[in-house]
Amino acid sequence: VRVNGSSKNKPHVKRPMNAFMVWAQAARRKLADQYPHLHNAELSKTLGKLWRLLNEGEKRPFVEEAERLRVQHKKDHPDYKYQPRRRKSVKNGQNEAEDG
Amino acid sequence: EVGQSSDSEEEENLSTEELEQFAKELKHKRITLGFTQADVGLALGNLYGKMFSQTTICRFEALQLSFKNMCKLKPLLQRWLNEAENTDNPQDMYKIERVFADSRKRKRRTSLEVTVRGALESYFIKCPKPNTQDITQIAEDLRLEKDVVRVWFCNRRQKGKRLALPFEEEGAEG
DNA sequence: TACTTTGTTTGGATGCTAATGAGC
DNA sequence: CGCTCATTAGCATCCAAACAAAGT
Repeated sequence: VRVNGSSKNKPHVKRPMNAFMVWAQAARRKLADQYPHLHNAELSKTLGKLWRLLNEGEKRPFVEEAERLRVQHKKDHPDYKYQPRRRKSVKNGQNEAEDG
Repeated sequence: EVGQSSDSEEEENLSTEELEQFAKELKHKRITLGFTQADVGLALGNLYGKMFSQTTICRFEALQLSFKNMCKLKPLLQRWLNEAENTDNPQDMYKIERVFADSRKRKRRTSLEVTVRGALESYFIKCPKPNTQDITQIAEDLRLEKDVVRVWFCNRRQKGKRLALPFEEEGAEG
């Protein structure tokens, strides 16, 4: 993301964590503790599978926590607007006819 | 008034290659400067009082407009590009959008509800070419602007002809 | 920066058709 | 003013990218 390096520039507000991220943050620590040798990318795969095994009831507390974070985030940053920027020109979206 | 160059003429004799190159340049620089297609469309409203939708900017970049249309829009976008590149705070252009947001001239596109469309279709079946009085009546019944109804019938008739045209499409593919 | 996950939000692409303009 | 014909142009919608955490 390119933004002016001016002092006027905002320090970049991050997105609030969603339910999965909230849950994964703690779960990742435990998992990393048990398997210190594993790469985080591998842990992510496991976390993804574990997350899917959870019941809706088991997920609920994290969903609610994520909601709390969202509300708080909104209070902390009233003017925040998530603005993902394209990194490279969109070549093939749904149907793109590009002649080179 | 910047007036640093007198290149504000409308060049109609553009080549397809020039357009392609400009479209790519526009897209690349737009993204580099951190603007979206919607931003550009809005910004054109600031510069010319004529806004464009994200759709149109998208189609320009993808060269999906008619050649004539591309040539017409190019100078506008060229100027926007110059402005954007010469501005130290690109974010400023961002905010200006709201100031001149009303500078649209084209009528906002009406979205007819499904039920309303069905009703119009029914009227069309009965009478494809209603009078001015008929149109007025229909407009009242459906709570629509008279002009919207009038244009709808025009477009509807046009659609009918377009569908009736490809009659003899020889099966060349086999 | 990439790698890796899920969930959320946004940017961009597109079908259908509303709106506009020229010529009568 | 309104019609036809040709053309311009955008709403509504959907898909895919971006990005939150973490550490190498």
